[in-house]
Amino acid sequence: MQQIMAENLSEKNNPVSCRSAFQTKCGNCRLNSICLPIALQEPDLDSLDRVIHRNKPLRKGEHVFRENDNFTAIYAIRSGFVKAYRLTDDGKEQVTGFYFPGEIIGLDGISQNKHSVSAKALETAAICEIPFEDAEALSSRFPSMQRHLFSLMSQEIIQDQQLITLLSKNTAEERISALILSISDRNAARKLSPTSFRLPMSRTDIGNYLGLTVETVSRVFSRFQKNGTLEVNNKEITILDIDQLRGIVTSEA
Amino acid sequence: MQQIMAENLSEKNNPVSCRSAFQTKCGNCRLNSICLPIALQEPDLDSLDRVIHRNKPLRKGEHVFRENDNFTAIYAIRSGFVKAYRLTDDGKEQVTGFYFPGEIIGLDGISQNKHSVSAKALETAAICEIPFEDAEALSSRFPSMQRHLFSLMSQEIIQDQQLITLLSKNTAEERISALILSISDRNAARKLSPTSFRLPMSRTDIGNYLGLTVETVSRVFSRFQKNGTLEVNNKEITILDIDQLRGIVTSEA
DNA sequence: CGAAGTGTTGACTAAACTCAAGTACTGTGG
DNA sequence: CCACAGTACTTGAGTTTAGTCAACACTTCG
Repeated sequence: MQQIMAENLSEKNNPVSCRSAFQTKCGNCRLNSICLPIALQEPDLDSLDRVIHRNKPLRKGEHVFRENDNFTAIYAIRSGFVKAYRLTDDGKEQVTGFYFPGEIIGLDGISQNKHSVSAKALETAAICEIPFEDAEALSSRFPSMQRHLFSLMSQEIIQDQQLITLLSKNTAEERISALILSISDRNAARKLSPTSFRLPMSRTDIGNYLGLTVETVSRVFSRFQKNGTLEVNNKEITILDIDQLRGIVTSEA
Repeated sequence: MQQIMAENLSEKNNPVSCRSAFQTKCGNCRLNSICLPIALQEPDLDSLDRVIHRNKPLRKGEHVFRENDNFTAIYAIRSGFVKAYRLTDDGKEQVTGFYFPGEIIGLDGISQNKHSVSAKALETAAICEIPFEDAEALSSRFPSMQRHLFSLMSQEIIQDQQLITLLSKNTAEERISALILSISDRNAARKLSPTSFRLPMSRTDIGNYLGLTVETVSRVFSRFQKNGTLEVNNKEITILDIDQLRGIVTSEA
C-alpha cells in the first residue's frame, strides 16, 4: 500500500504529455475507439477509468494469466502482442488465438470462474486490468457496457467458429492466407500498414494455431514468396498481391 | 388447472401424464436442472416463465433461426436435437455444433445483432423462446441471471476451443471418439443411458462437424465395430469399451 | 564467439481424400 | 403392404496433401 502511494506520488511529477504509456487514461488512449471505452460516453468513462489497473508492462514470455488461475479480471492489451493457448490432456500446447492492441482477453474465465487458457506476452506488452466485479457492476449500471461485454464474448464465439471452419475445410495455403489477411485487417483497424508488418509470432506458433507443422508453414511461405504473393523476410511480411491471398481464402477449390 | 383440463381435451386421448411438452412451465420442466431455470429461485422463476414463448414443435429440417436473421431471442431446447451450421464463403456447409435438450442456442447473435449460424431441427423438436430484451432485463434485475448468461457464452467459447484443438491435433479416430464421449456425457446429464443411444445426426453431419469425409467416418465406425469398441447398428450406438474410447481421445499417440 | 533456438529444404511416408461401385434404409404413392 | 425412388451408408482402389525424419542455415543473445 505504502509502495503504491509512493508510485502515485512520483507520478504526479510527470508532465502530462510525457506520462509513461501505462499511466494514460482511457479518454486519451490512442486505442479507445476499438477498446472497452467505446461502450461509454465521456462523463461515465470516468467510472471505467477509476477501476482500471494499469500494471507495469510484461516482458516477452511473461503471463497475463494462466490456465486454471482464478478468474478475477479481464484485460485490455495496450501495446504488444499476446498469444492464448491451452495444454491438451496429453501435455501438448494448443494455441487458440493471437491478440493485438485494443483487444480484450480473459473472458473465457467467466463460466468456470477460472481461466480456460493461458495468455502469454509474445513481446513486451502493456496490459490494462479491469477487475471483473467492477466490470459486472458497470454492466448493471450502464446497459451499453453490458451489451458491449456480451458483444465481445459473442465476437469471440464467431471468431472461434471461423477458425473451426478454417481447420475443418481448408488447405495449408488457405489457412495461412486467412491468418495473414486477419492480421492485415487488424493492423488497418489500428491505422497501421495493412500490407507490410512484422509477424509477432513464431512459425511454430502459426503452425500450432492453424493445425499445421512448422515445416508446412515454412514451405507455404516459401511458395508464396516464389510466386510473388508475399515478400517474406524472416518475420517481416509484405503483401505483394492481396487479391491473390483473398482468392485463396475464398477457396476457389 | 382448468387450463390443463382444457388442454388435455384438445390433446384427445392423452392421459394427464403425457401433456404436450411445450405447455409445461419451467418449474415443472424435467430439464430445469440443466437449463436456464437454474439461474433463478422459485419466486423469481415466475418472471422467467412470463417471458418464455413455448412455440409449437418444429418438424425435422425446420429452422429455429437462420444465419443473418435478426437476433431477437435465445432458445432453449426442450426436446429433439438441433444442429448449428454456417455457409462458408464458397457456399459449403460447416456444421458448428449439435445441441441437446436443456441446451441454449442463439447466443452467437448478440454482437452483430444477427445470427451468425443457422439452427435446424434434426428431428421433431420443441423449443422455448426467450426474447433477448427480456433476458437482458432479467439479467439487470437478477445478478445470478446475468452471471448465468455470461457463463453460457463462456462455455460456448470453451467448447469451441476444444473443437479447435480436436480439429487441429487429432486423428479421425480421436475426433470420433471425442464426439461419442461428448454425447454420452450429455445423455448422462439428462439421466439417459450413457452407453446406448441413437445418434441424432447423419454420418455426413458428423464428418462435416469433425472435418472428415463421410467415407472416413464410416470406416472409423466399422473399425470400432470390428475391434469391439462399439456396437454400431446404423444410428444405434452401444459403447462396449468406454475406456478404450477414453484412451483414444487422451491421444496416447 | 559459440550454443541454443528458429527457420528452411529435401526425401520419404502415412493418413485421409477422391472416385467409384454397390448395399441398405426411409418414406411415399399406388 | 409393397414397390420404387431417393438418400444414406459402406467398402475398395488409387491419389494427394501434409506429416515425419533428417540435415543444414540463419539469428539472437549470453
